[in-house]
Amino acid sequence: MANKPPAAHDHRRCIDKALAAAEQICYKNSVKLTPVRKQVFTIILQSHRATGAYTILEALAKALPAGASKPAPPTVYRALAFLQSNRLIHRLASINAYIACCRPARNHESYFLICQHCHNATEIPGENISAAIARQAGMEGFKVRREHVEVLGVCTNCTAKEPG
Amino acid sequence: MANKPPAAHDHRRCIDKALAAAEQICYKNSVKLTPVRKQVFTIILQSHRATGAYTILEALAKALPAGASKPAPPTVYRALAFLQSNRLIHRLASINAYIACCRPARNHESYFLICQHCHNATEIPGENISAAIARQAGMEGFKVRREHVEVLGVCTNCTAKEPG
DNA sequence: CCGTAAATGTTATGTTATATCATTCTAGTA
DNA sequence: TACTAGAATGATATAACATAACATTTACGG
Repeated sequence: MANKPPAAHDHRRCIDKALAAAEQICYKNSVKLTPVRKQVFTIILQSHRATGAYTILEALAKALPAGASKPAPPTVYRALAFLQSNRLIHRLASINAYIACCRPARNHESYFLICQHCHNATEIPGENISAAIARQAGMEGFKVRREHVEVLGVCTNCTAKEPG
Repeated sequence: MANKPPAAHDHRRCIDKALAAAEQICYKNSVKLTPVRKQVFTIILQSHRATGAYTILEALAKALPAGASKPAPPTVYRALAFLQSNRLIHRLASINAYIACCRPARNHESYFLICQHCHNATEIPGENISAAIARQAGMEGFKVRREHVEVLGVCTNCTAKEPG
């Protein structure tokens, strides 16, 4: 996928690393990273942008062996549900799209910077944000279970390219 | 609408106040709070829960004069777009629903606590959260434009009712 | 009253997601 | 090997959310 990663890096290695981590996590969780699930995860990993479910569906259709029947939406959504429940991906609700989690081993929430220009999404450390949320929630007597932070704006690459 | 507001209050007064504020804001912005827009806003104001577009559509159909033709989705979505652009409502992306803004006069972003049990959504002050976001975004060289914070959990009412 | 722009109505369709049931695959076990 | 129970996938249909495109009506300054 034509895509500018947030910083120059070996994306092949990035993918392999994520896949290896996924294998480990699934093993630990006693669940199976089946071919379909692995394929969907690989498709998501191709890009640092978030990917829509139907884009994944198309990519999956192309990736499948020539003779195979075309996959249907539930195939993708089931794989996505599996990957989410094992914390391998996040769903970005504001743009209805899915993206790989960059630190799947940690039990963390979802904090993203989404570039409105190039559509790259960067996962950021959430400790400080979470602390601020906890303070406000505490004042309301609210028990926090899941945090979704999606910040829209312009990334550093795009700012450099298009000043003003 | 059967609904527990976050704290006991006179909801009629709550609605009237919001409508009055909306009138003022529209006057200041030189835009018109037409009957359809006002009706949609009123429907949203009925509840402290977020309301789905098609639920609004149904309510709008009932609210219209007996002889009037049934409204179609674009009618609702146009009103929602108007209300959003004048900062009178927010869209909660994680649940595809719309809710009145509690401080429309301020130029603020969207910070919500959403109860997974009663579905009430509480808008919280975002200053601290925003500061934490700004710090992380700054480290990435990211220009922040819009912030969406949606925290899922259990509100104080529901915690009291269902301990454990 | 007329012309223009804004708002709304109307029809159709695009996009995202899930329910349901049939079939196939997998791993344990006799 | 063959059986079987549960997991995973295939397949069909439809639900839920949202917008494009164009026609019609309304508001209002001239």
